Amino acid sequence: MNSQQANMEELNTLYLGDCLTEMRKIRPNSIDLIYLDPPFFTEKKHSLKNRDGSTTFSFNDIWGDQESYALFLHERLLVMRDLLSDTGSIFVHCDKSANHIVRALLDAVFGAENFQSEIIWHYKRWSNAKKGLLPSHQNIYFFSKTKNFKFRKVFTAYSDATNLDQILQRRTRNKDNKSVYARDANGKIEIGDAKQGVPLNDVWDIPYLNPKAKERVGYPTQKPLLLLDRIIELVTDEDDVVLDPFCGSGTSCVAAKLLKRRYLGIDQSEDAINLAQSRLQAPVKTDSALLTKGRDSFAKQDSVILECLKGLAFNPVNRNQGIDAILIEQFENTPVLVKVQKSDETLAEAATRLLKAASKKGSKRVFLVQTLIDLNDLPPSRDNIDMIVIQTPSVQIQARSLA
Amino acid sequence: MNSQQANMEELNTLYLGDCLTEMRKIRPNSIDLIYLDPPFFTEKKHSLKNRDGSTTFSFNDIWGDQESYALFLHERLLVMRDLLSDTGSIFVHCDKSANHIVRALLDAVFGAENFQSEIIWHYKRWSNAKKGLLPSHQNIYFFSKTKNFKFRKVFTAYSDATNLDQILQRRTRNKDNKSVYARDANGKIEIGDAKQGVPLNDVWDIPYLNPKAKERVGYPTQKPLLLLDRIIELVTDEDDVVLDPFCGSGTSCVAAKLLKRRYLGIDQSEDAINLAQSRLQAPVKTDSALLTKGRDSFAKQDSVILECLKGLAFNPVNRNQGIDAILIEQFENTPVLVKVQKSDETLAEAATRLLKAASKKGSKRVFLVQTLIDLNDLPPSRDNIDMIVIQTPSVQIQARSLA
DNA sequence: ACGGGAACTGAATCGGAAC
DNA sequence: AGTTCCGATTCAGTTCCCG
Repeated sequence: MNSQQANMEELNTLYLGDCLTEMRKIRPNSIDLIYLDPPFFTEKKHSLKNRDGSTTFSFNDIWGDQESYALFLHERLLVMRDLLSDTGSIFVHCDKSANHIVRALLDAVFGAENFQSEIIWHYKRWSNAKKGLLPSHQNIYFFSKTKNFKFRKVFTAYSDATNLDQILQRRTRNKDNKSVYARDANGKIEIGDAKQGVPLNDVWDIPYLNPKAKERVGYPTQKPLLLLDRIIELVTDEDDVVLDPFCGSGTSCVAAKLLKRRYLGIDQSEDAINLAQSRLQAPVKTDSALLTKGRDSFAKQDSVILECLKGLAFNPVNRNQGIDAILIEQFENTPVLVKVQKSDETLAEAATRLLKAASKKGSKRVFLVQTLIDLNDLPPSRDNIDMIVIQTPSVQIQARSLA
Repeated sequence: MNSQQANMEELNTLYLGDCLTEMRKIRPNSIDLIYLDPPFFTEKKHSLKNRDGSTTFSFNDIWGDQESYALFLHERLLVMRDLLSDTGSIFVHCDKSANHIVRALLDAVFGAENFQSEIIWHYKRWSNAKKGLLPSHQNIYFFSKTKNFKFRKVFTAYSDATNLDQILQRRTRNKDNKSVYARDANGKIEIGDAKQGVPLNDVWDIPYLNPKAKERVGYPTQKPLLLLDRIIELVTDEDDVVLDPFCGSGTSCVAAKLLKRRYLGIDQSEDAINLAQSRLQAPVKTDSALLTKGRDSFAKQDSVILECLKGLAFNPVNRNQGIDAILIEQFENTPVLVKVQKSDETLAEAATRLLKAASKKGSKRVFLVQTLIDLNDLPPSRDNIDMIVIQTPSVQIQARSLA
């Protein structure tokens, strides 16, 4: 860290130190989102070893009384308020140990009128030792600086029990001022505007970090990337600035980086800063893969490529860039190859790979399944290979809709 | 009510009045469970008409400032503490409006060491246009009088992801002292004792009292019986005494009665007491299809459908023979419907069903996804519906191969 | 700029009609 | 007779508008 710096203008950096002093170097009104995961007032010392056992990360969460905890948080929240831009928001993570204290402090600093939501992060856990209910949630308080806060509406699927047919119908009021469905002159039901889905609610069911997850870096109380992902997307745009004053292993910074936001992280522990630093450099790729996978499974859209070929008699081919399946029935005594376009390749790339494989296998007929809309030209065929491009239903529907 | 009574020894009764004064008539240490659903500090007046419109029930939840609300609740909680037996518990219902105040008061009156759980009651509710997240939970604070509180462990069903077969299998140790599944003389895996399930956690997904539910009596903010069932079963035995100092329409008393517990209800409103009284005569409980069958029973979409539509912006439609999805983008201000042919229907049947649905919805364009080879003719279109048939990749490939 | 009341929203269930 | 499907009903909803 360059001590010459008048303020922390340099973004995408991690700073070592107490956030109270470090934050004072940041320009007021310059931050779009503050996420913080401070000590929870558990009255315990938390420590955990990393995978190879070389480093033990720990932090102290023993305070003796509520007042010292409240004081600690309060003076820091006051600084945070100044840093936040007028369209900015703050998300404070805590749990049952002190959520009422945190909420009261936030009310005092940001004003009860700027309270937006109590988000419940719900996860499943495996344990049954204790008398009582199994704790399986944490609380996140969402406050905005002003009522003019930035918010990007997110929509989710309708409930399975919802009668979607009816949702489409336009509403009106009858002569008794009662809300009813609108009908035209012929008594036929009128259809209303397009529906986008159900607005995201305040209870988030996101899996806790699996003990064996690759994502796990050995830092105690590490949060899932998916949680931060969602928070960041909710209240920031690209290039906005995210500050995490208790960044720990740097999950929020990693999420910000993956989502093309700028970030600032602060932590008191040198070990934590080093860990976060290294996470931000190399493993962004693995994090990115995890995020994609997480999002997919979240949306329940995980799919098998071969689903496209369901109903056909074929042998699946694994670990071959050019081929996904070979049909059991041959064409003019040559194997019929099938390739499905992957989400990270253009149709032209897929075609080139398929043609190369076909040439090698001496195939006379191959099928390329297009899974993404793409208007570029295909490479010319070669070796008299008959390449037939077919489209998945969604591509066909999209093509028609665009027309 | 008999004013001669020195205390409220007479159980299974409802009392009209302010609970502060009424509760003083109850013998200390005589109550096993106190459930209360006080005003939430919403700063609104709540009122609602019953079904036939004959009575309007209402209560006032306007306080002006937090202090008067806190004072009101505090003096009543102090009395409640005295009434509770040493093995007793108190459950206080509130929401984001003042959960931090309620929690702080409970900490003060019952002691932070007797805090047991913050229960999150999560439900899906009809939404409305709002900037921010859709509120969909309320908070229930569970405190015990002493650490020696009564608690009956409740187990819930395993999640779908759990391999239930495996859990049921009896385990033993092999000669290397490794844990393995037990097998009988024939090498068949033995089934072990029934497992009890997963211990109940602190986030409860219970359907909101539906607008159409028979259980509804017209009282504002009425709670579902199921919620009270669960609380009562958790911390009381048969014949134990349940007190609800803000009983309103008497849901807690009805639940207690149905579960063979004794009850005492208090409310300020004569209308409420009358209503609760009559409910206790003929209790009605909604048989929630969601709960008895489970959410999963509704959908379980064919994976083929999801695969066909992957990449499209759509709302899935469940339990409708004619439609599987509605695209979010409309066509000439009419909804675009999509149907995927099922394995047990011919293309013609699928088309007929789709056209019928389209006609009703006034759709001008629909997509039918063909998943099976079929050479029969389609029914003629009707009502000027533009029906576009598209084929899955496997159908296209098969069609080509047959040629 | 506010506080308060009127106006309006929209999806999630259940219940019962339709098949 | 058992499913499937459709419509009623609601507002611990919100927003807007006016004084």
